[in-house]
Amino acid sequence: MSEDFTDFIYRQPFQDDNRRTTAAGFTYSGSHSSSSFDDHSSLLINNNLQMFDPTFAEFLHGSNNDHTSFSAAVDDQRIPAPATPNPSISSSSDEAAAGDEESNKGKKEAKETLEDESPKKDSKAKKKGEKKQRQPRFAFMTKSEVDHLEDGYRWRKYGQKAVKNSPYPRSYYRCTTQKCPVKKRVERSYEDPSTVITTYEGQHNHHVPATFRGNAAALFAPSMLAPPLIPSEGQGFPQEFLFQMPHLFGGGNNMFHQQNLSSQHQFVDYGLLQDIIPPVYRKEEA
DNA sequence: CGTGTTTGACCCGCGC
DNA sequence: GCGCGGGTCAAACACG
Repeated sequence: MSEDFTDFIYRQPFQDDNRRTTAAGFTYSGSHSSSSFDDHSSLLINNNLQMFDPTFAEFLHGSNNDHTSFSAAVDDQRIPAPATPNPSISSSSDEAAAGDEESNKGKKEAKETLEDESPKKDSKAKKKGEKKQRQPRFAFMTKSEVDHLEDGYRWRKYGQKAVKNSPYPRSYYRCTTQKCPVKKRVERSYEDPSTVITTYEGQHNHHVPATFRGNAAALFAPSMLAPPLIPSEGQGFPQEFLFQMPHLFGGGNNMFHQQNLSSQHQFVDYGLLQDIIPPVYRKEEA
């Protein structure tokens, strides 16, 4: 998947408000560390970060930590950039969940049919015909010493692979909540070992585990975009994007350890939340 | 004992 | 068809 930045797909255009348009295209350059980040790959950040996961209103609310450099990328290769508004949020969510289950099932079935040729041939054949559906992915980079950043959800590591051209391995995590399809990959940029590249795939179909609810906001670290991490075009990277990113996949946010907390932060409760988070969500959190 | 990690094997898609 | 690389599985293991 060399030239495949399709890894980063976002297809849920914000339908209405352009009040905080966050469209920002930029080219991610560098990062040979990951096959997912090829040079010259053009990334598109849409202005349409619809709330996929209301839960994250909690995260955002009152979050005021700044301890991470932060850049993000969402690719929209399949759906042309300033895509047409798509009002259906849930459909995307459903699709994500279903798709993942399918890919997993497909695998298992494939295995089973190897050993036992009986029942599931049909479904397997069917699966074969179907093209494996890629889940929307969302990647961002974080300056961090720890690879696996706390984000409020519980993850189970299910694999680790060496990354080509990089001394750092890539780890594969899956949300431990039952039936939650979300996965994430974590790898360290070999060009800048202080940078961790996290890629989320899918959307959480549940809320943040209760144990995290209390301090989730304190953990969340939208932070300022660190210039070194941001390509020039991305300088005007809208802060809204940072806030909204987590909603993309219900948890694609970044958190740091408490030890890293610093009090300064740039956009806390600037009234942005009100703009970003629909009232219904904020209500829900109460 | 429950939960999470490690790690080699396996599957699959893709390019040659 | 083959080899490669990415992604996943699952048994064994570690840990609280």
